[in-house]
Amino acid sequence: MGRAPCCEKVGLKKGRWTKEEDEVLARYIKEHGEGSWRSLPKNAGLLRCGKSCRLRWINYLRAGLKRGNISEEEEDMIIKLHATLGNSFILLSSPRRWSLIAGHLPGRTDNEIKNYWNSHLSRRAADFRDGVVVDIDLSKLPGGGKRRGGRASRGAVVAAAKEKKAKEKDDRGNSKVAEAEQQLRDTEDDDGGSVSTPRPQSDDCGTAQSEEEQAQASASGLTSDGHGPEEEEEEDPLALSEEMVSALLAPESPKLEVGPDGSCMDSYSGPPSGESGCGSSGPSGDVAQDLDLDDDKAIMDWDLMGLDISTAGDMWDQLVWDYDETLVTEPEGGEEGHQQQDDVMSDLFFLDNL
DNA sequence: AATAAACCCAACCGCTATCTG
DNA sequence: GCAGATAGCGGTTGGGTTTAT
Repeated sequence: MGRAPCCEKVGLKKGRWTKEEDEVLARYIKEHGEGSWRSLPKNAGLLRCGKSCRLRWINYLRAGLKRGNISEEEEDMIIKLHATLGNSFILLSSPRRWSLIAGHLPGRTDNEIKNYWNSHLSRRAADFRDGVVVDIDLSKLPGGGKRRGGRASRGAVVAAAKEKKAKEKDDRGNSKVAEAEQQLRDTEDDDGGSVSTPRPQSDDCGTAQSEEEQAQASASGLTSDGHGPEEEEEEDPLALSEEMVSALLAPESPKLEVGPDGSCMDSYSGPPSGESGCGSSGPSGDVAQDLDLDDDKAIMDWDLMGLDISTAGDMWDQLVWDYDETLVTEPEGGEEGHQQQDDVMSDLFFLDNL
């Protein structure tokens, strides 16, 4: 039996909010304050779901919101925070922490950042994960490689200039994503690969960083229940990720270096990574290669959590092989063997889909 | 001018956590 | 302890906008 809907949806208006509705909502909240979202639409005379009212208020009508034009600094912050908070470190709780990222960007909402990431930054991140961005001269493709539609340019004359600018921005974004991911790995490295026992920040950068962070947190005023940051710190599991954020935002964070041949030269891994360079393996491939399964369980646990499955074929092959060996030792043709094989395949499917 | 396609974003949806009686 | 209400969150989608053909 499902829970009753938050509001009676029959007869309620959906879709875009009109100016009149915004005014009614804003006026009502100004007079009565936030809260009681369930009864708010009825009391305010709005044919909207309370949830919808809340979302509209939080994302658009609330005071102090910036609209549009994400600055370079904000974009930089989003990329770095996404690389940290979006990492599978918090895989089991939530794949991304938009609200947490938004908390570091005063005046920005989680929805806005989420949209910005999905429309602007995710492709760059995907490009980086898939490998080095390849410049293709579309004009040399069959059919001239002409692109239909889209918001790429406003005219043939402006196109070139914009393309150049866009490329610069893309490069910046790609390098930022690369930097962020690299910094994340270095952060993991610094922590001995275990997030459960994060090393305390050094006084130099830790103190300054935490001050900045506190300032940002207080400026954003985004706490889930109105408690101060100190209060939350004790029990909030995300405090760990906040520490990682601090480490990430430290000015002296190491950069990803690209060798003259285009190969990756990670500051911690030394030589260029693999025969295929960074193109085919991406950031996580190195992690997989550096796994020391016997010596350091903590590192393995962490790296497994952060592992890009698609780039760790060797390790998974090994895992499958081990499973197969186990199966072979079972009584041949037995029902139990089949059952176990099913279980194993189920496990592998589950792991592969993590 | 009409059309197609990519882009963008506001809003919806479903789920979980927390609060409250 | 339980159930319903509420708040919060992230993923997804519908439709408007923009641009090329």
